[in-house]
Amino acid sequence: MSSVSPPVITRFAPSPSGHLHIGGARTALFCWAYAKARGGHFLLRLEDTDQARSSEASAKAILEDLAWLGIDWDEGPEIEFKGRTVGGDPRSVAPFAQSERLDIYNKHIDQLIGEGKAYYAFDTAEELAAKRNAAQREKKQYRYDRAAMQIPEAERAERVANGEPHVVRLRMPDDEGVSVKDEVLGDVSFAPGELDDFIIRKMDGYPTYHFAVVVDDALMGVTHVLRGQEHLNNTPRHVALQKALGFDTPVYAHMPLIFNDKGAKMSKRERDTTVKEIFKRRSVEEVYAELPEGVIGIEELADWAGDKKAQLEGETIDRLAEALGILLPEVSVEDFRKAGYLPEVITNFISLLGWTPSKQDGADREKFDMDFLAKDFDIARIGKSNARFDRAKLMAFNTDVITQLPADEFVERFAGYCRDYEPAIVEKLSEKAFRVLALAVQPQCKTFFDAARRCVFAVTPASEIVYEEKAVKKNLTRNDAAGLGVLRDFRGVLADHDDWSTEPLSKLVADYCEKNEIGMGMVAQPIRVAVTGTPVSPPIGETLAALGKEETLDRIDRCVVECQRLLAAGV
RNA sequence: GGCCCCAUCGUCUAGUCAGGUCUAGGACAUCAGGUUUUCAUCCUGAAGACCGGGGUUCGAAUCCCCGUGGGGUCACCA
Repeated sequence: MSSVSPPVITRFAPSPSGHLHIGGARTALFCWAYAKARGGHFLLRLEDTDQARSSEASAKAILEDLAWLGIDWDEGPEIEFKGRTVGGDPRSVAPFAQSERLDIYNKHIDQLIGEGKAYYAFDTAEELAAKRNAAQREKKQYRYDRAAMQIPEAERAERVANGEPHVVRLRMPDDEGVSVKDEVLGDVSFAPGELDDFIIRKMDGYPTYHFAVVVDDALMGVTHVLRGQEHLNNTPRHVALQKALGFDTPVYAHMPLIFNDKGAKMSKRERDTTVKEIFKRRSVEEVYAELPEGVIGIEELADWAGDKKAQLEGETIDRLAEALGILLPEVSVEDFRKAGYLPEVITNFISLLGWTPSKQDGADREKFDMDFLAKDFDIARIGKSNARFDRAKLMAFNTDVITQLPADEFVERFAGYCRDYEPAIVEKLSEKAFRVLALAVQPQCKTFFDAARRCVFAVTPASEIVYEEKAVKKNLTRNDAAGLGVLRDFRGVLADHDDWSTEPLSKLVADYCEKNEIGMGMVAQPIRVAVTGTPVSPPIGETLAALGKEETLDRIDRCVVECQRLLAAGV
């Protein structure tokens, strides 16, 4: 019994293809929290052994997504994010990108081959696919038939020496099952013969995921592997590899999956299929005709629409959905960020998917921050069953937090959001007007996106205001144009008023109502419709204050003209 | 289909390991009232679950078995 247990090292090892998936974010969060709770380190590694799919841009995006969420890694690639540096190599285990570790993998592979625990194989992908299909047709389980082992060893070595393309396979023991000890699920055993001689080095010379992950975890001193349950069936392979290489087996903890509302694993593909559903009702030509130039070519659109498995690039699918007015389900961290959620709410919410915090004085708790998570997280409280991602609950959490943000903080963070996603709002408004509007909108909004929507009226040019017919009728032209009468009368009051700040303006409306013995709605609504075109806006004082006197009067005049036009037309 | 995992309100879950205090608690959603110059909030209340069947036991949401249902995975992707 060792009295000194090694420090906990957890790791998150995304493959840099696309943005960070929300499920990946939760995995990272739990790894981070566990390391923190145990006084250890959280390490980040890039699994970029798929040359075709990996990209630098994606690696950068994923790192930023994590940093944005506040999931900082103690070890791994260094980046600057909002003035802080994340990453580093305090234990000298770099490099952290697998593509830079090829020599290391090859050294271990040579060792396995030398020991007869791995062997070269020359089957082509086509040959293997044919065998796999044949097995499937006969309803048999496909396993690699060790065809390569029929070739004399000396000949295999010679063919490799001659530069013939080949892979390397691990030779699985024939009569040993593998038992996996899992901290969440308990012991899981796999019978001998379940696993075949899987590939550990691809023809391009890169290791497969299974091999790289085992070597790196061992060499980087990873003690605890927390990952999604979809990896459970991979674990016996990894354990077999550890045995062959003489490595210790880390502690495994497989976490339940995150489901979408259809009850299947949440995936990036959902966004694709959501848009694709439109073709059940409409033809490719119809849809194409509706698209602005440059979104997608007709041929590409047709190919994609006609192929169930085809997937569009992330950017293209976003633009397509926007053009068609389709709301996409958020799947990646970037989606949620763009949708205006707070990072601290996202981490709070996803931590509740498959995990529960300890109780406080016997009571349940579900609102907490990263500091709490860093203290309270424990593998013992990870659940076993899959969790559905409920966006309504996320939205409710976000509403709670965003409406309670201190005023200055809200203004600053909302401005940051606008700079990234709604630049017109920060650019066209004065700092003062932005603040007035932002704070007016704060108690009403659920997300920054929602807040931004409530602000756009102020930066829409007066000439582009669209008057909602229903709202105009209800509040202005109906009942012998009573609302219009009030509006014209009140315009005179406004014209004589000079202090264009919130309080005096609200009071002006209130006093007018009292004097004329009418309800607030009778005055505020006609004005609201006049200056925004819609029956919804921030409280009337703030709405007018944000617009300024000149703009307010101009918009009222335009609306009066519009109403007269409608009345004359008998609408 | 083979293998593997899972199973408490519509959803996330507490309770399950150490069976009784559970006429099963909380949160989100829903519904009904109320507050509010619009929208959104906010307040009060209501309804709502132990997948089925066998065991074990004085006693089972909790332990065991079978069934059913759901999911994951079966690549030179990770």
